[in-house]
Amino acid sequence: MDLLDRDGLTEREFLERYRAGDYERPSVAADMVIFTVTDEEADSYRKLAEKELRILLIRRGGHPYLGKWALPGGFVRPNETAEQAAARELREETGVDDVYLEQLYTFSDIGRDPRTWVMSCSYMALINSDKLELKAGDDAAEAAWFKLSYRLLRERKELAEDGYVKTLEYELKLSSEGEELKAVVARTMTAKSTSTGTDYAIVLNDGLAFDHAKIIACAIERLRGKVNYTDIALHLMPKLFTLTELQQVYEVISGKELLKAAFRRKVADLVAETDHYTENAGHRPSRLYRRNLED
Amino acid sequence: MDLLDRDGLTEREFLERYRAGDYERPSVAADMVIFTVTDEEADSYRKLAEKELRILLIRRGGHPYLGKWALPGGFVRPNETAEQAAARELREETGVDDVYLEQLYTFSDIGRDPRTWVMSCSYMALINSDKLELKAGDDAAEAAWFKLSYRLLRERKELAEDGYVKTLEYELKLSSEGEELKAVVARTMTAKSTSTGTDYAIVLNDGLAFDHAKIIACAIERLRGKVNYTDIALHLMPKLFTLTELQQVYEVISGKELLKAAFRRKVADLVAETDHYTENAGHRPSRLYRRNLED
DNA sequence: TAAATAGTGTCTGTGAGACAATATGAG
DNA sequence: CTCATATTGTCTCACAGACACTATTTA
Repeated sequence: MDLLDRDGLTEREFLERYRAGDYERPSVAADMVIFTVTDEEADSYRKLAEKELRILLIRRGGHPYLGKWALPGGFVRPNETAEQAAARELREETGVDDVYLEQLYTFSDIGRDPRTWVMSCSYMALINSDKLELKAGDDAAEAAWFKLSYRLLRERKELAEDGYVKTLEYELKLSSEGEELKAVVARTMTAKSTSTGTDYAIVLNDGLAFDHAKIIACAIERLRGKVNYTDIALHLMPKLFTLTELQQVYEVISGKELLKAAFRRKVADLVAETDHYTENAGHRPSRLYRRNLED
Repeated sequence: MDLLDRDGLTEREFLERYRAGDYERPSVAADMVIFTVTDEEADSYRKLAEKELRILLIRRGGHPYLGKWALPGGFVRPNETAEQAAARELREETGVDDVYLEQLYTFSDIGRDPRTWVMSCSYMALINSDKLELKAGDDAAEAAWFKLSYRLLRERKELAEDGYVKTLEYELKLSSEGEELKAVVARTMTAKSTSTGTDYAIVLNDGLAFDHAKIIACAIERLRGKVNYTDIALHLMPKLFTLTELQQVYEVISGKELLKAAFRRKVADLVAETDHYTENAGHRPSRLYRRNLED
């Protein structure tokens, strides 16, 4: 490359002389919503265990939001990508590695961190409860798995000239051994004849730090969307599982009951039979399946 | 909030004393893939015009990548969100405002900008060719609308122990009055029994700056995906349009031919009839529709 | 009248929803 | 034998793919 710029410099010369300007720069954090599924004890030994969707939160030990619960995360360092930073945090917090990791959205609202200018590049991770055992409670920071519930609370639609504004308010509840956090997140869709836009806002926030309620809402919606047309839910399953367990996971994610026959047809290509069966179930044993890695 | 931290400070005191640390911070750019659809002149006055999908590129006037073509974009400033920065750039480059704008992905590969540490928070914008007229050629920087073609070039699948690696190579071609840019982008999906990941890489790059070939690939894939289950394509249409024109836009985005009857059934709820018709078409006139803002 | 496109009708197969019927192990 | 779940069968309905047919304008 021998092109010369306005100052008569080659690219190499330009780069040698380049000094980062004095523009203010943001800090960029990688924050993660780490999902897992756990069993809730059943009433009777003959009944099946119910499944719960949980996410990992960490209690803040310093200002700001001292004592509130936050998503695990940390700043991206100069010689890593945001994804590597997320993977590093995941390893530090849970000890697990090599799991499903997907970038969600980059939040950059001004003032979202009261200290300084911080953007959050958010990720979603899915880990199965097998791996989970490794790290029950470990280091100094207080961490806990919160049971998650996310449901539509209110739906509003206002017609404007030239379009409408639709607002969906969702209630986010997180609970873990006595702790109960609650938030309401509003998703506003503005449709005009020319443009369309979606915007999240926190309507109510009790116990969560920063704008993390938004990030969690964003993660659940992504998860719910992808459950229906990918094999993403299989990342929440252990090596071997029954189809009923898989169905329970689909149900707890989407918040809907599914019909058994239709469900089995739908996931038929995503799983592969094994010759193993459940034992001592108090009823007919169930065939165990594993994730199908064919197509 | 009267909680005190380890140093006995309230949150207010903490924030008053807070000084941004000396950690190195990245610059964050908002880069945009601006799509539009234009008509290509037909051979005969009786034939319909074909549609072309185009994106806006800007020729770099300084190092690095002097003379190469880059996506419009710029650094996010301290008192704006990344989205506002994208909207601002869009306004500066095209003069249009109030269009469909969607965040795509944040790219943070190390070394993606040879000058310094720069992340790119990328956006996709859709504008219709009506608005386009406003700004044909305007300011100092050389800008041009490039016709876009993106097709699967090669597909490879390698079985590993415990999973497989699938690589899809796409050819990206951009052309505008003599200029012809070409790139090959590989999308690698790694599936193991535990994890799954997707990764983009630039295999070949002729004429595009930075990692912008990746960003463009990412945008096309998002657009192709969403065309099938949202009304996103309507943002590329003028106020009034025929169903055949809309079908052409669907076809040029997805790269597939569609059947007329099925297509009309599919978009029936997304559009609304008007009482206007095309004129002087050299054949039967066509009813004009507009975007339906009902549901 | 011919060319070219607009717009509609209908057959068929696929697949999801719904529900029913049968199977099996623990106790 | 009963409980509770596992697993399979099948009926119906909605809908997309495929193709054909009719309608309407301009030159």
